[in-house]
Amino acid sequence: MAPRSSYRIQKIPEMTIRRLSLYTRCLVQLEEDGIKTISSQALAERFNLNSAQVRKDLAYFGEFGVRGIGYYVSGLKAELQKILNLDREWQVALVGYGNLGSALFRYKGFARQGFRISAIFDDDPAKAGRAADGVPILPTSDLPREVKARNLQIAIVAVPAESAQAVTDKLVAAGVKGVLNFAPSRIRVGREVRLKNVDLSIELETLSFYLAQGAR
Amino acid sequence: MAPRSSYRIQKIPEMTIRRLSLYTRCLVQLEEDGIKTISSQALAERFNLNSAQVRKDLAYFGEFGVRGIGYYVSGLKAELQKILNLDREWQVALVGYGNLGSALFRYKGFARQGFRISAIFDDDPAKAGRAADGVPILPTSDLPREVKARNLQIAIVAVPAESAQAVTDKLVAAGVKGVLNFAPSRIRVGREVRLKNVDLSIELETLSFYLAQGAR
DNA sequence: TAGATTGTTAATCGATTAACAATC
DNA sequence: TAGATTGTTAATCGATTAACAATC
Repeated sequence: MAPRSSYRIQKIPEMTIRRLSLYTRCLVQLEEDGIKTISSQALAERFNLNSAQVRKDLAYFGEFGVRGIGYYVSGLKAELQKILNLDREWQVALVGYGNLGSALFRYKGFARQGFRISAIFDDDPAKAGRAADGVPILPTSDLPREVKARNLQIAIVAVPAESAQAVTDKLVAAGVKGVLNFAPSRIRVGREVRLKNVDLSIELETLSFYLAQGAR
Repeated sequence: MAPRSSYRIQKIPEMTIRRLSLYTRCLVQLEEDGIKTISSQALAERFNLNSAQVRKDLAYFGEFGVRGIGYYVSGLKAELQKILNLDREWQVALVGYGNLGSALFRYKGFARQGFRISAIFDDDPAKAGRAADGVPILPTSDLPREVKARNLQIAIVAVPAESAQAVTDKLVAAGVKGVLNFAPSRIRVGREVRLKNVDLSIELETLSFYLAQGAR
């Protein structure tokens, strides 16, 4: 099968994608601040990066700059949002509405880039059937139907470690394409689904190493 | 000033430290399961790594294996916990007891490796003065005194973006040595403090890129 | 001893950075 | 035009992996 678009031909480093995401947020801010253009040097400084790295990250996808000028903020922002598929709204399922789940539901960072939690799943009878800020809380038995009906392509998993794998299997069976797992257990999915296990405690554990070394 | 211990002489890659943290958790589990020894190959397979990488990660710190056998699970676990300073209890301050703060407080992963949240700070009059599971909720005006009195060396910041920098400055002034920032804003600290900005939304944003590419 | 697996060196791979011709 | 900054190539750096002598 032919690659879907030109930039699939060469492999893009994952770190490039992560930086692109940072650039995008920065450009959104710059636009709000009324800044019209920015050079690779100025953008790099905000993240302690090398300017060549910024240019190289962008070069994987095209030529977006103007020699002698730099990059037009709103133009580059739009291009990057298109590349990262952030120029649309994603319908997201949140599974598990306990402490962590409700914290993630209220977390401001997600909605900002077009991720919209449009259904919550939780089997606790005290929660299922209710709603949070207008978003319905449903039992997981409704998963297959609702994933299709609401076109839920991404799921955030915030259930206890024991049930994370089982609920993820249900999500995948229902047709979810990407899973972000916040449960403190590694889960596995088939190749057709993109999974990211978010490890909330590894940062604390690595911090510990550096602290007793004397700070940095 | 001379390096504090022999393994400061060569620089240890950050990725090595992160993997060491994974190995440690795995070894804790293996020990519970009654497994006595494990080879670099078997350990590597659990994380989709190369066995040479496991051996190299360990080699930065010493020789822990036995040729022909592998590694003794409980021995290696103990060594790694010592290296990562996880063979002690860290007193942790939690700053901000809103949705995210209370979720992190109840998060099981932290306590498991000896991180003990022993004071919570929040200026909401409805919360300050109370306690959560026996842990006092204090106003941030008490920070300087309490950080010293309770020997709080690490702080988890879970306040709104607007107040993250200000509260971190207070923490650093009070003598905290490591900060884990969950607020959706990048904060800065002086060189004498170790800071990690945890970015909860970057994973979702990068997921978005890969999804429209067709999964993986 | 024979088999297994380590610790370590050397080779490979990939990512970052410097440098500069192209060009606005 | 002169100055600034891009896009891109080549050089550098660092991390991963293969290979194997050492040795339990």
